[in-house]
Amino acid sequence: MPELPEVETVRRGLAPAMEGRRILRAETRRADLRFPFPPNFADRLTGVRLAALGRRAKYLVGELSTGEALVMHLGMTGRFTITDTRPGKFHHETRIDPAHDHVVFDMEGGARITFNDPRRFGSMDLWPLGELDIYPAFEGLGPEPVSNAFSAAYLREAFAGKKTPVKAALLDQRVVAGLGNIYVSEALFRAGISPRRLAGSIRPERLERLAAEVRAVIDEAILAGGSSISDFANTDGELGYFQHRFRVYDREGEACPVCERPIRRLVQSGRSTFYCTRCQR
DNA sequence: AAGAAGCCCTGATAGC
DNA sequence: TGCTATCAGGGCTTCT
Repeated sequence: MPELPEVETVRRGLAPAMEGRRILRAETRRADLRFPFPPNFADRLTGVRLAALGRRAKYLVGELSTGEALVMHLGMTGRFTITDTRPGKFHHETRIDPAHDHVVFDMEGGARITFNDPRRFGSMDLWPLGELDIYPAFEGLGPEPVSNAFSAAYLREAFAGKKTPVKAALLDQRVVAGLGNIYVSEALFRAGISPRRLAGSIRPERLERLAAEVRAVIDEAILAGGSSISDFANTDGELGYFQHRFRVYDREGEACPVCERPIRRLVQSGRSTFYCTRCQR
């Protein structure tokens, strides 16, 4: 379930194997993921140097020496694993079904990077580096939650007049880029705000707390991910290090960590929301 | 025009 | 034990 912190963790895991190195070989094992690969995808990557691996919202963005950007999304189940193809190197056993290995990059330096995605909600695309601001998926994206642009003042403006529940508003990537179902539930709990409250009705001082808690939960999750980078790079791409710290997400019926009332689940916009009826108003 | 619902896809799990 | 139904959710499309 990759949200921003997971994608950032993946980025940090891939960077040492990819940055500054050429893609010696690129292979696609089917014609599409969520969308078709762009024309001549593998050819356009072969022999190309990847100068830097960045991130925008939940997208990874590789800056290529050809002037193109390699834009990748993990979808729901996308995973990258790194194996060492050099002779004599140990190859870790993966528990990932190789039937869903859809893309392979052999990097200069000996790293093989394999993208596995059973549900194929992920995507890979190429786009001119200088025109990323008009890349369709990036147009209209809100600020990163861990940036100076994201603040209570910003939320006040973004929420003004909004009649949608705050849960839905925070999931809207045009409002803030990179939050998903899990961290929205967590941030609302930490901020003491009911997920049902209409976005436009929240008082400025409570938005102050909300902005701070969104930032805090993302920061903490990235930090927790950071500690598992070596595991990611060397073994099997296991993520989920942060899940033990969820206070409400997927804890329906369990005791609220603050007041011990049962955590409730409700469905908003077709998605589960977990919250405490006492602590969140 | 904003907001909500439908859809894509497969694997894990619950329920019979 | 083995089948079927349900759920997971990011983001695009379609409906109200």
